[in-house]
Amino acid sequence: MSLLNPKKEQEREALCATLLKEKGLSVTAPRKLILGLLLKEHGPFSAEEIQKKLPKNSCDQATIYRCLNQFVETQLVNTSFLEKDMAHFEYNDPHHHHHHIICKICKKIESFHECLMEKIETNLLRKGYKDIQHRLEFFAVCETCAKG
Amino acid sequence: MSLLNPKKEQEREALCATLLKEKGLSVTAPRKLILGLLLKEHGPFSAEEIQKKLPKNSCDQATIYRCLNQFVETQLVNTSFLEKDMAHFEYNDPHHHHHHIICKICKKIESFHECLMEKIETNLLRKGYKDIQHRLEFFAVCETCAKG
DNA sequence: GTATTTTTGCAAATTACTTGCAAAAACATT
DNA sequence: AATGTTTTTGCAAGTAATTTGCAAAAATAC
Repeated sequence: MSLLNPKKEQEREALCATLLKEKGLSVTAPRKLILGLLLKEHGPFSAEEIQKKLPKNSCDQATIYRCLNQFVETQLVNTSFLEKDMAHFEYNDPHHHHHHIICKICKKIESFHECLMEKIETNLLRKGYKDIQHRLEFFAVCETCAKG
Repeated sequence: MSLLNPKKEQEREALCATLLKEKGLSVTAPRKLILGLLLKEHGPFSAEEIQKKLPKNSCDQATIYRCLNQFVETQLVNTSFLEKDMAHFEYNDPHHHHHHIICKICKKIESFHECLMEKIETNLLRKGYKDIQHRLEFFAVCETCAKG
């Protein structure tokens, strides 16, 4: 069931419901809308961008944040802090592991699939990027907490 | 004034001044204190932690943020968003490139020097970490902005 | 269909971080 | 070393993303 981008609205709706249930989340209108959007468009998007993309007044912003946090906790969605005071969110498709590059000036975000840093940097240089920096961070449960 | 290592203390002060001048920043008391701390202790630290570590009332928090931002702009310091609503700062020692792992529960932060992801993950698993995720992000100036 | 649990919307609160401004410190020049 | 200019600082108030308390509404369980 690895439909990255089901073409039909209906398929996406069904996938949303399945994914939510798999994670033990009840299937509500806002959750379907938000997750549906993230399945349909690639992002990463800020909470504000997500709200603007949804039908007007279909979701309160508090609801959007609550849903996104649940999606992150259940690993349906990944967060990144490409801009320093705003999180971005993106559907976590395990078959399309990738990373981002953001322009320090115009903030344009692009994705790439390479995963060895020297190769990545070489490719980015070839594409014309200058002044490249990267940040790699791991998140896990430490041994102490895993036992407790 | 460290009683333990006056020689090193002096060296650090001199290094601070040199680093600041190299980056075109004037040498002020707050900048010496903050950069000095980051040279002495490894971090990464939040702005609040930095303030607490400095002599009481030696720096306003606005000054701390302003200095840290200048240090980041001049690449004297690196930022990370290990916790979602708070930046952490660390001296950017080009000879000690490394990354971090934060426990999802207790928030303890550790550093490591490996830089190939499979190797890193294997090592972390060996150390007892579970449920490992990572985030790798690049920051650069894109071709368009480099021309403009 | 009804009861119970969960989620939502709204408005207010929180908090990391930023900013305007006057005083103080740093720097350049003599 | 004193002077004038520029930069930086401290303070207090402001900003903006995100969170939270609570009552009403929707989802799930029975």
